Order: sequence, then C-alpha cells, then structure tokens
Amino acid sequence: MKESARRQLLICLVGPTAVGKTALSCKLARAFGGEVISCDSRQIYRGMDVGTAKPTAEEKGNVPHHMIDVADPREDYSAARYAAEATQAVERVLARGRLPIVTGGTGLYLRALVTGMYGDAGGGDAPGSGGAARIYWQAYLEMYGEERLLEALRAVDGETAGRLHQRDHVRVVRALEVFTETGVTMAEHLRRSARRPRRFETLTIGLRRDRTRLYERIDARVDEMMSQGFLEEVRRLRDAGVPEDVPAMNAIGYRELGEVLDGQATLTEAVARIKQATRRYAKRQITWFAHQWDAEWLDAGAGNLLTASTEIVEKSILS
RNA sequence: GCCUCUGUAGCUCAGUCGGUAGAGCAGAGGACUGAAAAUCCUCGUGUCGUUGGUUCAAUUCCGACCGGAGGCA
Repeated sequence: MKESARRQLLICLVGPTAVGKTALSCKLARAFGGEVISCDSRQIYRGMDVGTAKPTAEEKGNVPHHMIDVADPREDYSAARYAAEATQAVERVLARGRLPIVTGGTGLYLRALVTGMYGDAGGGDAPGSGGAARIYWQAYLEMYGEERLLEALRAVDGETAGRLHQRDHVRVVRALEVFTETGVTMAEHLRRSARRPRRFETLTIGLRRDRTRLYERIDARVDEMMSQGFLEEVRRLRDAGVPEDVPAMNAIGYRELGEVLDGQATLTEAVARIKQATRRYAKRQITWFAHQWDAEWLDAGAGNLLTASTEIVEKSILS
C-alpha cells in the first residue's frame, strides 16, 4: 500500500542557480535512500563541467546521479528528449524501490517530465525541432519579416498569435511549425495537454534566498569557476571541434569566454558579464517557478533547512 | 599661476534659442509547452556641482567658488 503510493511519487527540488540545490539534494538522498535526477539543460552535456557547476564526485558521495553527461555538446538536445530519457531514469529508480529526487533549475524540462509535452498523448504528435516546417518558416521570416510572420500565424491560430509578441520569433516560428506539421493549432495542443493527467505525483520543494545574498553567491561562484579552469574547459571544447553556434555553447559563460579566446573581449570584461548574465538568469528562474509551478518554499539560508525539508518529504511519503 | 573645455538618472551622455529634462547601458518587474543558461515584453523625478546676480520665471544667461580633463608656463 505504501509501495503503491511511493511508486508514483517524485520529490522535486527547484530554485534559481546557486541557491544551494545540489547540497540539499544529496543530503535528502542520503536521508531517504534516494537518487538524484538532474533537471538542468546544460549539465546534460559531456565536457561541460566547471561552467555548469556539475556536482563533483565529492559532492555526490555515494548518491547516484542521473541525466548528467547524457549528450554530446554538438547535439541539439530538447525538452521532449529530456522527458523521455528522464522518465526512464525515474522508472529505473522507482523499480529499485528508491526515491527519485528531481533536482534542477530548468523549469521547462521539469514540466516536460512531470506533465509531458503536448503531442505526447494522442491528437497527433507535435513536431520535433529542425524539420522542414521550421526551416520554411525561418526562411519566411528572413524574407518577409516578423510582421508578416505573425500574420501568417494569426491566419491559422489567432489565439496563439494574440498572446505572442511579434518580436518573439522563436515562439512564433514554433507555433507555425506545430500547425504546419500536425494540422492542429498550438492553442488546441495546449488545451488537450492540460486535460491530460500528470505522469507522476510530485512534491516540490522550492529554495529561495535573500536576493542580495543570492547575487553574492553567484558572483563568488563565477570567480570560483574561473579559478577551477573554466576558460580551459571552453578551450578544450573548441579544440574538440564543438562549433560555437550550438545550443550548448550558447550557455552562460561559454559564449563570453569564447569571445575571450577569439580576442574579442578581455577576461575581466567577460567575467563581469558572466556574473551579470547569471544574475539575470536567476531572476528569470525565480519568476518562472513562482508563477508556473507549485512548490513549498523554504529559505535556503535558514539553519533548519535540512530538518524542514525532511519533514515535508516524510509527510508526503506517508500520506 | 594663466587659458580652454567640462560638471544633468547608479554609469556614459543628449537637451532645454530661459517656462524645473530624455536616450543608451545598469537595475527592477513580467511572459513562457520539443532552442529554456534560450527567446521575448514592460518600466526613466533627477538638489540639472555650489552659491550669488539678471529675470515674472534660471538647469539654461552672467559672476564667483568647488571638482574633473587638457593646454601654456
């Protein structure tokens, strides 16, 4: 009975970058016999260690981690692929009778794992990325401009066109791509997926931290990354033939340090911009989780963090 | 010491032919379903260096002073 309740339960640990998720996830995993499922769109990639603050062997201790180092930086990863692979990882953990602790700051990936992407369940599969429709609409944008691109979307899916901004090319192109390839509007896909049951029960703990302190931690961590060889890591990836325009290399830090290697920026400038970009990123994460995901929020700076989170987990496991 | 330029938002600056001012960056808030560390949206009151003068009215014109840059000695 307890077994069947547990089968479905995922513990999720979310929050902005540098808030302290890694440390707590390992402690919780030890306390409950759990395994960590990383939910981070950049720790996915092999060879990107320092700059993504991947948990070190020391941090991990004997806690198994999944969904780290599962792709080559040259690959175009996606939320859907994450959902598929992470689901398998979760199921393997559950099959071992252990508790999956999904930890990370990539909201879209968490949603993909827990609720699934649209198109997953009937109604025609949504297209992946890089298909013919994508290329077509991208070319259309080049040729006719963003205004006509949005008009094209309005003609078939006024609802989505109405909520997207003309300049948000990524989303406008995606919405057109979805309709072109499936014959179903994105708005309709979203409606259907909202009706679909969740794939897992979740209990989400959100970590927050005083903004000033969070930003101080970010700044300090970037300095730490630099002293741990972040620049050399970027050089190594380049030398290994990773192109600079792949999604992986568009990650914070990798692009700025790439410019340093190209002689287009000084190291000092780059470090300052990495810190700034990371702070902005943290703010976007805070906003996303605050409005897009239910969580029980705990102050990561509080002394009783482990006890508080342990209590929350225990309560949900037993209920 | 003298001459020239300069002092306006956190920073770099624009501007007001005299009617208390606005850009970029920084910063803040928000959106978000197969690119998400991505992509996109919204938000600009500040002793206009200080102090006198002229004026109905000065950040704007004039003087002095203080700070900064350059030039001549």
